[in-house]
Amino acid sequence: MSTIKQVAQRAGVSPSTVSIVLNNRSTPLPISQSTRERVLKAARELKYNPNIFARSLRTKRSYSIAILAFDIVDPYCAHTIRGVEEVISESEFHTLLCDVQNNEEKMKDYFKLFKGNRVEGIVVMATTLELNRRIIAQLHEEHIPLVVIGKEMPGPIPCVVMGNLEGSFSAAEHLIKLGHQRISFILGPSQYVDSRQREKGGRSALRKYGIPFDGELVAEENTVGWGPEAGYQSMKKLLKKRKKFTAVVAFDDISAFGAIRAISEKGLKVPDDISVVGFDDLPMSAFSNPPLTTIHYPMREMGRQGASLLLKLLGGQTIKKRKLIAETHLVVRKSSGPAAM
Amino acid sequence: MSTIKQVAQRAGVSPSTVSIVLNNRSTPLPISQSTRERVLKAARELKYNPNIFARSLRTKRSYSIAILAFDIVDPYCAHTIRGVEEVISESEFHTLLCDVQNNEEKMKDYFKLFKGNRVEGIVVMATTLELNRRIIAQLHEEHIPLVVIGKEMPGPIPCVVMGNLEGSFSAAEHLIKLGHQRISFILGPSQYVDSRQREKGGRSALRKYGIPFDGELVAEENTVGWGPEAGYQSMKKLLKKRKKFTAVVAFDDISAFGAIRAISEKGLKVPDDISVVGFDDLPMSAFSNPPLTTIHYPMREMGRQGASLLLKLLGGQTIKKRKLIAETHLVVRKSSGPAAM
DNA sequence: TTGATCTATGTAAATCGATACATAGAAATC
DNA sequence: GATTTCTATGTATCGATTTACATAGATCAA
Repeated sequence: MSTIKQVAQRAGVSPSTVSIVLNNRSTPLPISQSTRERVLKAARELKYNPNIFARSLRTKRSYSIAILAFDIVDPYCAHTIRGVEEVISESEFHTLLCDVQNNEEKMKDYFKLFKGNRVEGIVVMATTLELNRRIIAQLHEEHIPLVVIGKEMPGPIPCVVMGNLEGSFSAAEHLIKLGHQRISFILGPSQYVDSRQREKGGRSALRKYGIPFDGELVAEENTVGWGPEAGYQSMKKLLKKRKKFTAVVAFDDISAFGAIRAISEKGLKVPDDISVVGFDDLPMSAFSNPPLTTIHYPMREMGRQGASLLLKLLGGQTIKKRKLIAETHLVVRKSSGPAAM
Repeated sequence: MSTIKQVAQRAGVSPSTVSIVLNNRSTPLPISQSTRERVLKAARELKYNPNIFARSLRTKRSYSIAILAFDIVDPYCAHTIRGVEEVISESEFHTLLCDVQNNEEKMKDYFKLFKGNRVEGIVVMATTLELNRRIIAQLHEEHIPLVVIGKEMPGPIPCVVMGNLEGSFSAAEHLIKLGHQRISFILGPSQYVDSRQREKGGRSALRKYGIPFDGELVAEENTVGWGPEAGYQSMKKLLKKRKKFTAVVAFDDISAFGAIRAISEKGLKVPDDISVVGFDDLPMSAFSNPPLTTIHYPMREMGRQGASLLLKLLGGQTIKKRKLIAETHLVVRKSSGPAAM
């Protein structure tokens, strides 16, 4: 590795000059074109790369942005990270990926890192953990620039969320347009905003098309919690009621899979007897049996928007909108079809 | 942020002393117990954390290990990373997660980073990319300590691979023990070592139980490449032959899903008519319809072993075995059952 | 012509914070 | 008083950046 001194020597100038040229600084001191070129040539020849430790020590900048991911094994998380990295890598910053692994200890370790000025900003992927909320509040109080992805934040904390309302609206609308009139709903845990918003979106689609909302067709008790098992149990209950319906809007893809299993066990077919629409568009949903019609969760896009927002904040730009909403879209596959007569 | 000077002042000693105490150095210079305690107390009170930039500048160490991941969105990759991080985080090093995104440009960027002494070692997750091979060779030539995970490496390059042979052996054995005698195989692309090893493992299980190998029951042309489509087409061909079989060993879970789809379309049932065993144990395989019996790919364990190996290398320990083999295990779910009569 | 004043272009030296090496001073021992 | 033995410190250093100053030549008023 060559140093700035070596470059200076080779170019026949002082280290100061090299620094000025390579950083394109010019504010109070003009450097002649010929000197500039000599320096650049020398740097090229020596394959000079500044020592980041020395630079950061002096400038008190780290040129890095942390991505606080709750669990990189989670596909939501991974895709969001992808989006964030795409944007950051085009800037002068680089990313420091911090995988919290849904683990309080790890979170605290990273917290120290953040307070130690080792990063200039943070993109936080929201979780439902209470811890998460506290940490975000603390970081914000310490005036560390941050953007939260995936959760509506109180006050002035910038965030990027997803259009649950529009998403579930178009899920229900899709079924209605296929001729379904009796549509059941499997709701998620009611303590989550997402659940409530998705329910609202579905209802408003029914309203728009003049279809009465039938409480009998809603499975909302989430006694079994969240996951495929919840979808399975919910669908079993719905089927037991012997109240006819030809389609179901599931809270998410995972619960949709559970529901499909319950439907199959009952000897019914998807989509011939019952159409199923999920929400999230997990990678596996394209390969499930049958491939799942679902609402695409724009994770990557949210990552991108979050990163851009943070870069603007770091750049000192004034932000008009501190809450961004990323758009979803419907992905039609094989689990939905025309309503049976 | 407080500096070493402030700590020194508060403790009434020199910065040198503080450095010595906090780093637990003692080689040529004993520090009295009382001084030691005063320093530690002062550091605690000031919440002192060494400036890593200053430290690294001076020591010429980065205390970081890169994880070169070809694609964090890929579950293999994500789980392996998890394993690596678990081990590294217990050491004095921290990880720098480099997501290559299967992209040559990114790879080159990171390559620069590595040559710039910014990391002390690398855990490389192998891909099938030719680029990958070149990069690894170059890094090794530059004497950057590295360990490759997921691919047998030539020469002295340390690596961790998975037991394909034992895995596919136990997949076939599982079926045989369920009473299956006519077992078909869907092979992966023959240019991959994994494919060939898995084939070999399956054959040796047949041999052990005295079951003749029937070439008619093997789908090996991979004209449709890799993925669920390949599994689907392969199974269609096998079924067309009208040669009876009651079970199939798929190259991996993805091809197993394709095979299951072909079986369903034919009006047959899994596992009643045909048992299916996959390989990899993808996260989705537990939720597929039916849940898939498969061989668990020990990604996390491989990550752990790789990281430990690298740490040993960095610690200057002499390594006896430079090739580690991580063990697989059978996961029995619903896609396999007793052979139909 | 002269020396004063600008311009344009560079550079010397201090600095960031921690560590490494050689050395210093005090107490204890003989 | 000389010599060990303990214990701690002074100072240079890592490599880049920054600030205040330096120099050479041009310009210009007297």
